[in-house]
Amino acid sequence: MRTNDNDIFGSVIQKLGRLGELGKVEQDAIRRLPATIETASNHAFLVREGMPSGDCYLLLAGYVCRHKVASNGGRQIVSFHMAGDIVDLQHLFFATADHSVQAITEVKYAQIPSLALRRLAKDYPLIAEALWRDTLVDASVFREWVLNIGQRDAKSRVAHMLCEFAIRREAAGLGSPERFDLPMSQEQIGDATGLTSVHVNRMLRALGEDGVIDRDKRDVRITDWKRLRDIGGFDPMYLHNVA
Amino acid sequence: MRTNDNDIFGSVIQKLGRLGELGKVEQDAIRRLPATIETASNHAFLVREGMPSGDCYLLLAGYVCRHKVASNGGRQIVSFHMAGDIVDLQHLFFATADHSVQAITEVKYAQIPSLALRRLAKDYPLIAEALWRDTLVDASVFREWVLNIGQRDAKSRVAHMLCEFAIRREAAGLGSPERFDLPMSQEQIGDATGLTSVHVNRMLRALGEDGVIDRDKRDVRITDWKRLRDIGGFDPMYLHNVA
DNA sequence: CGTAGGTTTGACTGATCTCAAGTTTGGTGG
DNA sequence: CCACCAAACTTGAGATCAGTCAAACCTACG
Repeated sequence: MRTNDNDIFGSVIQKLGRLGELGKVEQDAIRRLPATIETASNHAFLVREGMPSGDCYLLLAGYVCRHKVASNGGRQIVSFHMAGDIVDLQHLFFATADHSVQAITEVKYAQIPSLALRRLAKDYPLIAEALWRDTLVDASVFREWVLNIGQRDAKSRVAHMLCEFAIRREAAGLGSPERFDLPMSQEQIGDATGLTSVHVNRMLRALGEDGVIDRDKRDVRITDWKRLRDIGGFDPMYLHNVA
Repeated sequence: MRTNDNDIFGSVIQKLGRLGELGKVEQDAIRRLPATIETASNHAFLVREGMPSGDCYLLLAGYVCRHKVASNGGRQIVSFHMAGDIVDLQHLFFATADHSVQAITEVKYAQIPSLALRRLAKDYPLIAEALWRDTLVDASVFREWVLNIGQRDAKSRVAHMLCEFAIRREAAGLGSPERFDLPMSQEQIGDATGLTSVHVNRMLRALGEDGVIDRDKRDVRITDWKRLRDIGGFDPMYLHNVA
């Protein structure tokens, strides 16, 4: 599938425009970026831990996760991303990727060489600021995940993860936060929350029995948003209004 | 205690010089930064979660941690910092702090208004790049901590934390990685690793019984570095050679 | 319509927490 | 300089949350 170039840059400009004030000059510069539209199927790697990473990706459709593997073989997902997110800015100034980026559904994305983005950032401070701010929000989410995994019990972790997903999904214009299809498997939720898939399943059931969600496989309906937020200890402040 | 201005900026220039190439022009610009030397006693807050944060801090002596509190009252430390580290760049573009910065020993630091740093970054792309890279390394460490807490058992978590501390300490020129005094209490290690202080104590004892560390209170000697690394699954790649 | 991946559930195990008490230590005031 | 006190460290016993292992079921896709 291929969209015309205006759509690509429209997406980038829209995304960065939410992160900082961009003038006409900056928008024109963005339009001159080299970018190609690509697709990848589920499970495809966009970036591999330990390898050089030379591109950034603006997700246009579908979902990806970022993850690292421990020496004992355990896999830790450190974030999920959806249409509108820029992925791999975290590696912009590094020679080697410290984590992988992998599709968890079919995805469509605009691929932009890191070098071109670095040059753009160097020449246009306002663009640099917007991109930088994006990476800082990313980092804030990592901190919240450290808290989530380190301090909350299993049910709260899963609840928090659902809250974050719902809110970010809505902010990205992907639909209502009250009902959605989860793109990730229970195993992936486990890898993201430091739990086993078996226990994730039990916690989802428990949330159902508590009457805060109604669920059939991956189709989730949040029936008591306030209580889900309470259970997950979810306060969207850490998303800094741009997730 | 007060050092002369050359010392302040010397530290900043040295730190940023390790993160990116700075020319004479950039170094002169840094010397024009408004900065004051301050001290704070143990437990003092430099930044409070939920409050506006208007300054960045270059640590000159002592240690601080950054932490968030969960709604259940649990406290999660998300990083430790030592002399040479720049703290609170993570809030550079945010109106509200999403985490606190607190001294865990007496500290001496250079305080620089965020606004001045933002202006400097805007005017000098090379400085922006160095600062940005610093925040990206920070984020990489957060990801590793997510992995540490999410995937490793208690003994590995503590071992990993010791490895990171030893390596960063050495990289900062604070002394040998084989022997050092831990600045943090076992409770703080617990808050950082998602364990209770009781269990941290047991794991430290276990590491002693394994013969990989030799320890008396906070005085730690690493007697088998390779095995400690193995137990902690520690690979310093995530520090990207600049910790 | 067979198969693989994902989901669901049960029984059992074990790592880590909780609670509790005792010990050590560093700082402070008399 | 010493005595006291609060904070930190240490250790034990019992409780519990989450993991492991195992099996059944479902369903989308080839």
